Amino acid sequence: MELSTKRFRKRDAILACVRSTTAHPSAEWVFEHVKTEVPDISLATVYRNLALFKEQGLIVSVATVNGVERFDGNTDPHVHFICNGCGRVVDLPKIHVPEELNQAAARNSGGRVTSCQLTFTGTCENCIKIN
Amino acid sequence: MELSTKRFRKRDAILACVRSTTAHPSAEWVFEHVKTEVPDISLATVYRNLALFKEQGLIVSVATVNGVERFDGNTDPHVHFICNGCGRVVDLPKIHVPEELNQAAARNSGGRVTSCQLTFTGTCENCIKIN
DNA sequence: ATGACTGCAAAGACTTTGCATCTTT
DNA sequence: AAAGATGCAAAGTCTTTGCAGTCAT
Repeated sequence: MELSTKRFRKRDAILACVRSTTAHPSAEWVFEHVKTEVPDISLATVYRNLALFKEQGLIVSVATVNGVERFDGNTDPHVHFICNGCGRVVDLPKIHVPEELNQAAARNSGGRVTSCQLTFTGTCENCIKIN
Repeated sequence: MELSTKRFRKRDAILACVRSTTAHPSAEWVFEHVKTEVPDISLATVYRNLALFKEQGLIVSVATVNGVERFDGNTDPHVHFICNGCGRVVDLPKIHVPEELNQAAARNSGGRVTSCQLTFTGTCENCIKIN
């Protein structure tokens, strides 16, 4: 809608950017990409809005790779693979955490479990080739 | 032994510290604790040695919580629970990732899988009480 | 002497924040 | 006018690094 389009043009662009990729982007990556559509955006705005979205549950933080936080617009729980070589984070959509593990975690944590992340790390195909 | 005790006194103390706790400590935490036995240790030494141990596979990095990396001297794969309230990281020793998931990840990643981490997040018992 | 380890302080990298400005209501 | 969003630059955290000094061989 017109109103929101103007008032939240940048905010919307940031959310759309994160949602449009499976690259599990960093703030910097989002900044670079949004800039192509909205040239007068600043990195601070990206950080501010990513923090906001995370708080609102619109996006999630999936990992921090080499000191950099990586986000995901896909909030459905799913499994990731992180390459130690290039830092790429990819989805492993065919793998699912059995529901019984969630239940076991809820029982064993002593507290309230709100999310679950299964992450494999190693070396991706490409990085294997390079070395 | 005497030799190593002198030459690597600090290095050994750092490794021993990480191994002696299930607190999944940060560099700062290790620094504060090692300091009680080895008062003339510096934070830089802690960082340097933690990086070394990680590279050597003597310890692992289990998460970064609120921007701070957390280590674990227990390198056997096991499951963690992280509290969003207090940042505590605890083991859930009763829960295990089914071997079939590892195999599936190896098949689906396209690369080489070297490790697996299953982490639940939520609110711990204590933080539930507080609020 | 040589190589290894460390403390200190400086540098670096990533992220957050204060303030002025601009826009929308 | 008031509230909200943003740019810019400064500040803040956590981590790494350069260099000189120390210790064991």
